[in-house]
Amino acid sequence: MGRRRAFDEDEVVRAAVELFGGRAYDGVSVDDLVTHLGVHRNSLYKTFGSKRGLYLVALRRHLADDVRPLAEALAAAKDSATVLRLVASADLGLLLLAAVERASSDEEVAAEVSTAFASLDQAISDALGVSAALAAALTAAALGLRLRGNPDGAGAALTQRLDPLN
Amino acid sequence: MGRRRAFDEDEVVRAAVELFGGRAYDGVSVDDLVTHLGVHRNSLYKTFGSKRGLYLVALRRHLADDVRPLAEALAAAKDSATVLRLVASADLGLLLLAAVERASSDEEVAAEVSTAFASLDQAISDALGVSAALAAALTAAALGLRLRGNPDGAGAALTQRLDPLN
DNA sequence: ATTTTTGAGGAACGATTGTTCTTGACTGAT
DNA sequence: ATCAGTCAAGAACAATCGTTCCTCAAAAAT
Repeated sequence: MGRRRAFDEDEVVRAAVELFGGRAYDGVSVDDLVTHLGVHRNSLYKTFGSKRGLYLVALRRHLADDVRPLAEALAAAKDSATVLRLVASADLGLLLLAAVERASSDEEVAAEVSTAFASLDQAISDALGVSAALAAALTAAALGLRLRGNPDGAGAALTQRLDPLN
Repeated sequence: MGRRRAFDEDEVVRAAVELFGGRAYDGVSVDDLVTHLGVHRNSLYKTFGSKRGLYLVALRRHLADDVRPLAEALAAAKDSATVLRLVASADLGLLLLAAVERASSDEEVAAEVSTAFASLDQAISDALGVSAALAAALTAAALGLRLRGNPDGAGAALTQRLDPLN
């Protein structure tokens, strides 16, 4: 009943993840989304309700597609070097941006970000057998390194002091 | 020659640091600035040229007022615990936000952020006598902790593994 | 006292923001 | 073949964006 969609919703959401992961929420206009996602304004609003609605869907997809696999990979980590390497090589642009610039003014975003961090902490804590506090510190350190663009040798210098952890 | 200003430029810039340090650049409108800074639009543009001009002045003031004192305090640090405590207690909202959401699209901002990080690295490296790489890692870790809102015990858990550094 | 310079005040600019409306084409069901 | 429901296309919405203009008051310089 009715006409079929001419766009792939999954592709659209993935493209939105890329856009929102590259610049601030207010820096991405609906025009940008329409242009880069290849979806008409009307369809966008029909499907996602609003710009914020699309953002939330994109954020959740980012967590499902990028953060959860990272957590699963972390579960097999044996040392902090592996942890930092895995986090550093993961695509976490949207999560980082959401944490810094959206969480403070959108509590739904804040909740998603918080549980995402918690899942990373848990994975690290389980994998390395360390306290929750140290796991949170490792997540924080890895995010900080990512934020700074992974300066040469910084990760190695840190893990050299940290391993072995037991 | 001419009428005197009715506003204190320093106060205005400090207030701008607070505003820009609290939410994203595009989230702060000129109307917001006019309202919270107590300066008329006209004077704002006469004095700073543009919104971006005011932002750059605010960023540089933030670096001079908040980041440089932090670097000086770090110079007296004897262990990584002190480093993390100092960085965690410093007001670095604007620097963090600038690094995450402005540096990628404004190379002048990127340059300021880069030298600011470098000065912190240098201070830590000098104070603790560690390599530049490890100093960068410590700065990154401290920023990551700040980003996560300093989870209970995370800083302590990290420094417990790091100190002594020599 | 007059001139000249500058800031304050506020309206207004065009452009862009997020969102909605109208129209028509397409397609599955009757 | 007709109907009903969904989508695409694009114009258009009010609101807000950053910015500028015009006018007048204030104060330093002549």
